[in-house]
Amino acid sequence: MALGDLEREVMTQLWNAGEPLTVRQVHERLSRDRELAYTTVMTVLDRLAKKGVVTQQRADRAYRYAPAQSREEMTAALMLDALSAAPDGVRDAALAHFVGRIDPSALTAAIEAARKDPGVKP
Amino acid sequence: MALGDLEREVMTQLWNAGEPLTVRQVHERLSRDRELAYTTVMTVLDRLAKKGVVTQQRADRAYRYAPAQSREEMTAALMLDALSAAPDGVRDAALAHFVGRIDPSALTAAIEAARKDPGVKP
DNA sequence: CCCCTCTACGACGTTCCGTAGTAGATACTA
DNA sequence: TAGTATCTACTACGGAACGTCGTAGAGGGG
Repeated sequence: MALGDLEREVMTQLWNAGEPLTVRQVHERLSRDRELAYTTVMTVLDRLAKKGVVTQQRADRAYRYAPAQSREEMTAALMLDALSAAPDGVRDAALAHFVGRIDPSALTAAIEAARKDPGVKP
Repeated sequence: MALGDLEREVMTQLWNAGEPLTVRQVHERLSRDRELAYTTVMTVLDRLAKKGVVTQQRADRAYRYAPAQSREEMTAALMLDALSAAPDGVRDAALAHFVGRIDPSALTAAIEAARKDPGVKP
């Protein structure tokens, strides 16, 4: 699911917060950098919820919004999407191109980490 | 560079052809599955050229269109884009998630292939 | 001279996204 | 209880991307 610029900024706030935030809280955090109407943030969070990338839970009067996935998971899912867009015969070569372009030590570290942590299961 | 559905179909034809194609040729190939105006294909190829994902060379009266990158390269680039959209601290974890989700044997094969072929140079 | 083939350019409808306003419900407060 | 603050719900609008074509015009072939 591709996100727009503002949507990405909002997600960043939610990820950084580490806990569910209200519209007001997101709005406050974004307002440190830019000027933005409260309802704009509300609309964006609502759209993100409809896309399924954030979840909303009611608490008191207000909704609290939390990312549906961690940033790592979403990033990995996007990479997977890009890879699986290629037809079968191309995937192996594409993967080879990919690993050829990333830092080898980062790759081995990632393999090690993935081996130790028994994988994600979505 | 994200492509639309029809743009992707056109690219698939160009990649499959293995040689530069004219608008007419692309139109013919697409017309096997769907009905589409000649000018529609022309517009799409033109937009792809303006985006830089295909190149156009004149031959006789007509342009011939060829992909600017192989399908593997473009796929790998898209994966790279997804990865680098994450901030520094998250990339390693995202990479670990990614490798945790692909077939390990495909990964080792890709590493092997990338090691043998001294990388791509974009 | 007429027709066929191409490109160039413009156009229209849809969808997505950034941006926001208004209405209505609820809750706090004087 | 009436007024004010807080939230959500719904609507809207402009711009960009894309799918989809049509028309105009240039140039070659009969």
